[in-house]
Amino acid sequence: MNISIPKGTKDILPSESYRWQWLEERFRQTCARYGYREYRTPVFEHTELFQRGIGSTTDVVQKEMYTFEIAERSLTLKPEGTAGVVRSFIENKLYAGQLPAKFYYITPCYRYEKMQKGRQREFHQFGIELFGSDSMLADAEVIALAYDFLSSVGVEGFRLHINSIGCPDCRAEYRKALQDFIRPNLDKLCETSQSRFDTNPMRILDSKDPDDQKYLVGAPKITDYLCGDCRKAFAELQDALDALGIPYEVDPGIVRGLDYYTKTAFEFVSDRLGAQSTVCGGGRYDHLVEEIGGPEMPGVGFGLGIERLLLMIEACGAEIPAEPDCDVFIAAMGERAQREAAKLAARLRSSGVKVLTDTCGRGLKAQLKYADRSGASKCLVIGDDELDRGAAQLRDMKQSSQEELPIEEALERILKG
RNA sequence: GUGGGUAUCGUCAAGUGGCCUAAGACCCUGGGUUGUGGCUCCAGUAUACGUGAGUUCGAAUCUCACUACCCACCCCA
Repeated sequence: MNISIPKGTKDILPSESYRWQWLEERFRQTCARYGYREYRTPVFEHTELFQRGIGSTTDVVQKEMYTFEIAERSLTLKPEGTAGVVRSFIENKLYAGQLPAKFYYITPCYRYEKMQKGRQREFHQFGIELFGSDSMLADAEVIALAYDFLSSVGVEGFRLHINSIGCPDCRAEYRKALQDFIRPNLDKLCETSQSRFDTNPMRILDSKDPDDQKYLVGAPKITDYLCGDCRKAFAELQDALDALGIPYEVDPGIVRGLDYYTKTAFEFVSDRLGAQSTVCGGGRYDHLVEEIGGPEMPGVGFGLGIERLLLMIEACGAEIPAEPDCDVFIAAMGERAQREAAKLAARLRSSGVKVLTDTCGRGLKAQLKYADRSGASKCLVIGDDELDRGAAQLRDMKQSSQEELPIEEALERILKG
């Protein structure tokens, strides 16, 4: 047995796939109610798309992408969902259509990382994107949709954190101020923090190194450096969330690791998820479409980790309905009966009944046992004896009662439930 | 890349140097009067001590290495 599943991936077994289907259905319904339509893009794209979109200095692009060369092209498995949608949105000129344009997606994503609880190399995301609105009403709707969806699947113990990371203008100001603040102690920070000083000083604030944190106390906050526009926008977002009755906390610590974000950044975090506590992260990206070669076009969206959502559901004991059992099992004794059973099963199925039959040629006892484990509420037993009489035994598995009926009548009973 | 933990049948799990050619439970299969499940009883099945060295008269039990998995840092969904 050397052939095992690659590290960082997981099989979704039949025993759990129903939960996935249920969540997907829930997500689709929520999106539909907000007018978002499904977008399906390829699982791989030109590597350059991600380099330009996500940012070539980000960890994701620098060391986590599944990149391969084929026919002299460099391709990469999507590490997140937004870039592909943006690419296609531009390529198909959907920006020329009705705006705002609203999409959702359900997709696997790939990042070469060390495995951990809530973190895999192949993982799955629900996500939405809204293009063409620079109003905070859009940000509020995106957040509301996520909030709505999370609530609808019964999870609790999650909190919404919001922040504004400003536009390129105020970010530049802030960046300078931050560098000035850090510079005196730069040599005392940890290596990674030092390496980020020039490329992405804002991420230094994220450092978990306790020593680093000592030197970061009293560091300037982005919220103090927002330009008039961004400041106003952030206030508007909060007003909109207040109006919707969605609770949130302003958390200046949120710095999205993907470069394309501007202004709004938000996260839904859970306190029962362990280290990987972010179940949903998103924000505004006002220049991404342009960056990838499209027109000036603001956007806002989020990505939501399905595996993490499932962990969260499990952690707080939220119920996902059980997969429906089969309606009826047809047990057959003897060759003639077996053939008849198959025919009857086909008839019932064509009427939408979920029917199981024996496919092993096992004894009656074993067939009933199998029926029981399959959760069948009714069992139709036919043998050559019954066949001769044109009858069948209809057994109610719940009440252990049984009666002999003409076959047609038995079928009718089953159809009636 | 850096730490820590774990590794016994399909699954869970006893066992801490000789009674272990490894308990038990679950699962699975068959049976308890010729054709009736869930409970119960009986039986059956299995080349289970991660791999490789070492210590020892003797190792699942001790040592080392390796591997795999898990958890944490980092980063993120």
